[in-house]
Amino acid sequence: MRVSATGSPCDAAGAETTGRHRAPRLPFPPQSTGPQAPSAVSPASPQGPFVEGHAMSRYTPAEIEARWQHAWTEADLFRAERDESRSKYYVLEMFPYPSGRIHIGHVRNYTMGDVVARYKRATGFNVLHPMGFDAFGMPAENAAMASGGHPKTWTYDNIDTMVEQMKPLGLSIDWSRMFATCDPEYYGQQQALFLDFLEKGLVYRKNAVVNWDPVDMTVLANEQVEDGRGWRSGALVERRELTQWFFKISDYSEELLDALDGLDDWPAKVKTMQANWIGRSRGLQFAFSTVDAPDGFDRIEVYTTRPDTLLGASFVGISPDHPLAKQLERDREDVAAFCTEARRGGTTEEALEKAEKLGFDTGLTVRHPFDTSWELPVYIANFILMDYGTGAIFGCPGHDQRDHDFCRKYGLPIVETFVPLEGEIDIQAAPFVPAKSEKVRYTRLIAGEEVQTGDEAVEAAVDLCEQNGVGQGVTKFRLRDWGLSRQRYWGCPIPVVHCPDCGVVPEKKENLPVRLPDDVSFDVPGNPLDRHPTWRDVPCPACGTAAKRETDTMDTFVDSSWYFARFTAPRATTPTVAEDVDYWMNVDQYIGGIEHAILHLLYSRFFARAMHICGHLPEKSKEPFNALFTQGMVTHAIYKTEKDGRPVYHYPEEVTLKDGKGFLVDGTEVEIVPSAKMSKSKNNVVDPVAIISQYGADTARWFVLSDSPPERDVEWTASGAEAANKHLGRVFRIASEIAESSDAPGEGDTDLLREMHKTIDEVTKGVESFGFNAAIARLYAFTNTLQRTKAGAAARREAALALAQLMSPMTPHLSEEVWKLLGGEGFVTSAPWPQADPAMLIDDTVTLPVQVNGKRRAEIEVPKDMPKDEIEKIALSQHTVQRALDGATPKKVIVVPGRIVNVVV
RNA sequence: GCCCGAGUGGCGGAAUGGUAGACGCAGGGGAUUCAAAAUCCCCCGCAGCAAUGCGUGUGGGUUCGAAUCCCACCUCGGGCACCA
Repeated sequence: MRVSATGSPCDAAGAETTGRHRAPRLPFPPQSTGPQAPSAVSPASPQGPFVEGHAMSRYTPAEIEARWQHAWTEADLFRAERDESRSKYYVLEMFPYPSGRIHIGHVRNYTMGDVVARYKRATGFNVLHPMGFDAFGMPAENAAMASGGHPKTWTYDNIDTMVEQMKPLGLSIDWSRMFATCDPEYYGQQQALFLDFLEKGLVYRKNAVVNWDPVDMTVLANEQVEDGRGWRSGALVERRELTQWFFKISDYSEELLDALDGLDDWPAKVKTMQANWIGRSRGLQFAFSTVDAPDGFDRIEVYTTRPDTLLGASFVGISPDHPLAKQLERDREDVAAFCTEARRGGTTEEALEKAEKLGFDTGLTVRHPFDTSWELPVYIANFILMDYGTGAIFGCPGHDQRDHDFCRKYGLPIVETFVPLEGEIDIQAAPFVPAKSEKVRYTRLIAGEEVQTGDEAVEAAVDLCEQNGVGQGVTKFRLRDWGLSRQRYWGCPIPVVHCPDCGVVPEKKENLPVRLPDDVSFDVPGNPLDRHPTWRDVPCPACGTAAKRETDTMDTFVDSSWYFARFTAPRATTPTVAEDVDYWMNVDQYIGGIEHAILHLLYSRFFARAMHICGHLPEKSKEPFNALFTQGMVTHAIYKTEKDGRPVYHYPEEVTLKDGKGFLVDGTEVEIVPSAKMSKSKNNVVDPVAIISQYGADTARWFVLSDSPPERDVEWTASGAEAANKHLGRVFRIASEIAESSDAPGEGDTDLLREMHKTIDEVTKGVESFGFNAAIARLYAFTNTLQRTKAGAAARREAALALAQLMSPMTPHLSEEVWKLLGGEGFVTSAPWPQADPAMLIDDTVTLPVQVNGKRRAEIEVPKDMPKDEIEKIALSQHTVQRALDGATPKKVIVVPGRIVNVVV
């Protein structure tokens, strides 16, 4: 039994330890009737008259859904227990941030995961499908600042609300495993991991730049910097250095890059993005010797990926944070003024790239390594980051846009070192920047052939430089170490103490968790932990001297980098338990937004390796996610009018649509902006709770899966939801009719069953490949067939049972109801997935289109194994083909068996 | 600015080298009904009476054949290391 002093979300989520779940709270009154109890809505009621029977068998999702959810909970169907005798399947959706209300995007994300979970359960796997909350982070502090509450109260209240909103969806989640990352039981284990990493040398401290608001005297997140100014104070933001904690992810650059090749079930685009992010480059590191520079600066180390363009160098640039710049800054006011100016603005790469490129001529020069009489000026430039390479570059304006702009601006010479094999270029007008794999002609050649590719020339230049002692070929990575320090309250405290005698001392593991203090206030900007004496001032764990706790907390990416492992043993008193991670890991299917393609997934891959080194994960879990699926967003039109030149946004329910135009109640026409990202400020957020109470969870689930391919954004439309609801009603009606019909024989039983097997085949393939929209289209078509068929009752019943099963991952409540109506055994949720009979999938004849020069002119139906020459004869004999030929003799006839015939003239 | 995607009827989309528009929405017509709701049936890319022609963001290319592959461009979306 967990003891929580904080009102853990798990208590609110019905995670009782007795094995019984509380009945879910629903927007409609739950029924106490179990599935076995006679239902009040049974169409097979003895009264029997058709009219009354139909009236009573109307599709009533509110009643059906509450009843089945209750039944599943009673039967405890979704609890995951380790069972070595069965194959496991771990499906996980990226856990939500507790923003306050669930979003239709969440519904889509969790429904997809639920389809996979329910399908895998039906195919015999022991499924783990958990849910939790990514609960630390800035919004809770912002809310506290805005309305005076406490981040903890705000967060746990939100979690309660969201769980209450999620439960009516009927997700097959093991709620007993739920946790929030702000539970001390969770973050305490995270602190244990931190200490283990520290011991293994995976954590260290160094200086790094942050966004500093000089008015509020506080560190700002990137999103709190708008156009280079602090969001609250409006002050110009500065880049300031602080000592911060880092994870040594860069030690794993090469491994994280190379291991991408093994991730066969990850989207190629995600792997490409990660590969580019890690950014392996081959280049030359060398030094320019300086002329008349201050003492100790007789060399400037430079790294370049284009040593082949060394003879096109025009200047040397150094970062404003380069030691030489800092040295010059001390003595020279003009340098200090420039550096201060250059440190203005945010820290993002985007801000740096978009900012005006500024340089300052230091007056110093360096000698060119290949011609010591050639001197290059040294500039301090605002676009050079100390974190990259050596913090110094040489500029080659002939083959780099940024350097070209810079040289034009400061009147520096521009020369080319290579030219295209064909055609003219004007190097003064624009730089020549071909792909490195392209062959070019070198005019100022360092090494290699006159005509060679950039890649070849780089290698040749590196070799030559190495031979002449000019520098060394090095492989570098773009990936920087992961800075995890945050100067904020609502995060996991970093469990170390700063002692005046011992330095940095790790907290003892038996003292974990280092809990966040509750008595804090947010009326002053900055980190309340910094000004909390009783929490901050502690004796050193090593020597007992008066010392201070680290007041930085951890980046929330740390929280989300191992939660998937914690779900395998969520209440353990160690971060993980060997038997549980051995059995449940890896995540077989991970599902989430493409916006997490790089950071979250890369950090998790690093964390898995680090946890493995510390013995918390097995070798096989170094890559923790076997398969990844990235789903699109749910969008909705924005309805906009203008008042006094300002946009006014209207809620969808205020707008009446007519002929593609929207109108307010008073008749004003509104502007419709289609497919916009849902955003509270634009009033276009669709509330799933309203949809569920209007149409039921199955309708919401069916709709978010239909129409759009899951990886693409989907537009929420009210008519779409209505259509989904109508369809489910139709399925229910058809099933009711079949349940009532007498056992009379009919016609076309085989045709119906053939269709059934094809549907089983296609829906199964669709579900397995995330082709949910295509699977649903097939189910629509099969429903049409079932409605129109004249087949006998037994065949129709068999087909309807299959339909219920095939729909059950998407619409589990309706499927249970139909299953029971037709006399299916037990829960459809627990029934084994239907198998398609291969013999029923093959047709005897095929329809072939006949083209003449690629244009379709006829269609022929032939036996499926007819020889090519016979097909050719039939095709040519078609009168439309003859007419298209117009007397010409075919040059060639292409017959692709089972596909097409193309006559070429 | 850099990296990664996506663009197909009025709308969401299907087809990943082989009949473009499956399935659904909206729209039109009809049946049922005293009437309506609900339900059922039919039509539905554009132009044309038709034959036929045109048509998958734009412009080129490869191929017997391209929405699909290649090149260039345009537009929209995601990420850019302190939003999660």
